[in-house]
Amino acid sequence: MPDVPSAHPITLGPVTNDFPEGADSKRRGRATLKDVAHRAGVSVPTVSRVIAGNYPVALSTKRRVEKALRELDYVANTHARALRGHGAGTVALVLQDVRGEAFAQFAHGIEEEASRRGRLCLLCVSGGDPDRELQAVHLMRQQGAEAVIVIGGVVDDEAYRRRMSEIARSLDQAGSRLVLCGRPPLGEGVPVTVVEYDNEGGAYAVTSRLLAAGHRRILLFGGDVAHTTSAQRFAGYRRALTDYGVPYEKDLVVKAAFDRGDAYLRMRERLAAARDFTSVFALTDVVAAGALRALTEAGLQVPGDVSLVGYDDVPPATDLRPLLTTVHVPYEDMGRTAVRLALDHRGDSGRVAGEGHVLLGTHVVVRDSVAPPPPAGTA
Amino acid sequence: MPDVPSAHPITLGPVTNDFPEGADSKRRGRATLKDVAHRAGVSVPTVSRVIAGNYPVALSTKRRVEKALRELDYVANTHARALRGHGAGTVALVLQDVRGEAFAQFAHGIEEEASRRGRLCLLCVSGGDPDRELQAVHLMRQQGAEAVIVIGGVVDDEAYRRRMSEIARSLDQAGSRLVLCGRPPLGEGVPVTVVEYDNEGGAYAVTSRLLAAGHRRILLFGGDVAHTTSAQRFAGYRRALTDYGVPYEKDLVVKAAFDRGDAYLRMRERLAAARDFTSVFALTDVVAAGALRALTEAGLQVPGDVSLVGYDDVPPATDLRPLLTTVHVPYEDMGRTAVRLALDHRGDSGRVAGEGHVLLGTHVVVRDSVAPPPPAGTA
DNA sequence: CTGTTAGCGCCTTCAG
DNA sequence: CTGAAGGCGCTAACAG
Repeated sequence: MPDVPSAHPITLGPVTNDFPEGADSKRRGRATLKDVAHRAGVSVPTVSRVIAGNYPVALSTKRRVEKALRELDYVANTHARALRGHGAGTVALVLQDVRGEAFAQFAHGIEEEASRRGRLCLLCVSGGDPDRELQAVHLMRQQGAEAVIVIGGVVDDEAYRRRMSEIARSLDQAGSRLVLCGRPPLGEGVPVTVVEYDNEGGAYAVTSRLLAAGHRRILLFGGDVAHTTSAQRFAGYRRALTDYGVPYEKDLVVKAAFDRGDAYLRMRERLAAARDFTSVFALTDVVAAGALRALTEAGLQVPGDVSLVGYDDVPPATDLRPLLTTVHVPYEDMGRTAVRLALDHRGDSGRVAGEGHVLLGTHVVVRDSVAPPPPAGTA
Repeated sequence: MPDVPSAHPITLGPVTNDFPEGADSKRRGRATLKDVAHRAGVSVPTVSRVIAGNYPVALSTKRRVEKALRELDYVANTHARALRGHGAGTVALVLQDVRGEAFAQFAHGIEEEASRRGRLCLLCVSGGDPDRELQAVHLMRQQGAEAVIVIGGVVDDEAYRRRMSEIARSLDQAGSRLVLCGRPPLGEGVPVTVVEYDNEGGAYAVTSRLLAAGHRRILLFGGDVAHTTSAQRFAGYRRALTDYGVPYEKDLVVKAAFDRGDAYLRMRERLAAARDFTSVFALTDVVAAGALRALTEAGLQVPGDVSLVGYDDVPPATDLRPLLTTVHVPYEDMGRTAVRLALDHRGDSGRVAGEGHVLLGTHVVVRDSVAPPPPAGTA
């Protein structure tokens, strides 16, 4: 037993137990206020007051109680506390996959701000499945989370909107708040806080970079337009083309999952089919990583033969050679903002939910993966 | 109100409220069993039974109750449930930083297994600060988590061991379980489950690769020996040197934080000081990424002039050129194992804690970053 | 200063 | 089949 500081004459071990009802000692389970009260020879509320420290208690009593507290290794029961009064002090976090760099940054921002405000984080992973997502939100509601933050794009169909709106209303009525992060709002009158970034604008900006460098055949690579994130980036791409008077060609749009492996495969296929583009706009840095590998293996120089841009500006983007030109998204900031807005909102007593809607800026990070297209036609 | 399925004649809106005590309707806050009971004109336990469905209830009553449940949008209160009986059904997760790839994989494995078993995950970030870590574990204890899983290495001093051991005992007594993941045990008799990987063995194996390729001057790069993870990898390095009869030189050990930026800087400094090594063992893939950048910028070919190996085998390692030879660590597996062990352990009623201790294997992933040293002396 | 009373929302006896 | 009673652990009012 080397774990007892030498000051205490009484060890942490078994102690004389003179309460018939087995009030203390090594009972299985955590010690309760009652146990502590028995041992200190006081009533339960007194112990509570000593702990809270917001009420006068005689010094001698206080000491006895504190001793008992220590000896019994008392830890308050959060559930009882939550039940009694104020919520549980938790913020819930629903995302597709912790392993995604962007999600991880989001999560970090949220965790940081939440713990700064004394809140705990509940984590749920949906795997990108809308049903599991909805189910997760439901669970979070049971938990009495003060805010439920849902992160990342979604396949935005009618069913999703309807169900999520219902949830938003339930949450609101229960005094909680739904926050949609990196995802569009649900429509008028739905009590939800939305924290977005200028997704379309960023896409417009990078695409413009490529166009300004002289590229006319830009492959839009990765994602799937049914997904809101992809759709917005796609929209920015199209708007840029329009502004430069470049006709849109749907053969220059290639789907790919948001991971290196699939991106690599899809790009290899596309290259085998036709090398009819001089640059690639990868919808994600990770997708860019996969694409880059395929391009390089096909003997193409980047940016000499083909220029490449990504989106997200996550740390691994700096591992690529050439260094990837991409769009910076303030993921951590968004996470912090989401928590701040959600928690501050709860202060309002107003029924007329002041729909918070924030749009954070994005910007292009210029690095080394863009150059003018090569003189000849098809790379 | 397009959110009401056409079947129901009654909308979700305000409903005739004929209970003087304001039992239902749009009260702020979630509806309780009592509210539902009032509205359905039955008693509270009846509603409870309808929900549980494990007890005979008249069909007509059941229908009325179900209707009320729906109309009031009833959601059970987890805290009340937790207070009443069985735990809260949560597994807690304490780690340094969600943004680390390895941690993210850990977290993913844990989340996966936990939700497979119907548990929720509580997330706490310590930032690598031992005090915050301990504090986090304490919080998790208040929450009544069924298991508290602490991930990643630590600075292993006497104070840490003492305090963590105390916590392990408290947790154990409260019927919960502490799991140390990727971190050494606390000593005999401490009720803790440990899930480790063969850290030292992996380090031995990669170092041996370098030695077998002919390298004699291997720079050990990154981390800090005070930290258990670094220390174990360092130990593997030394053992390999010994086995090959190569004397250890402390000038070949360079500290660096586990991130790209610091690794880059430190490597640049080291190169400026002396190019007296033919290969580098980066303690982490991310550190390898930073080192690679510095090496390349200094005009050194990898692996032509300098060979490089990493550790962890996280996805971004495949972004590096040349492809990084590294050590694979089954992070996700460890996460799943941690949850499984912790939760299964709780089945035991035995006081004599069956100290679970698992050691998972690691293996070298051979890629393109190792070659024999160049003929001349100093690169 | 301290103890008694009451009740948060739920569920499990035990009586009808 | 259903209702009444009691208690999980805690704290906020009220007495003393």
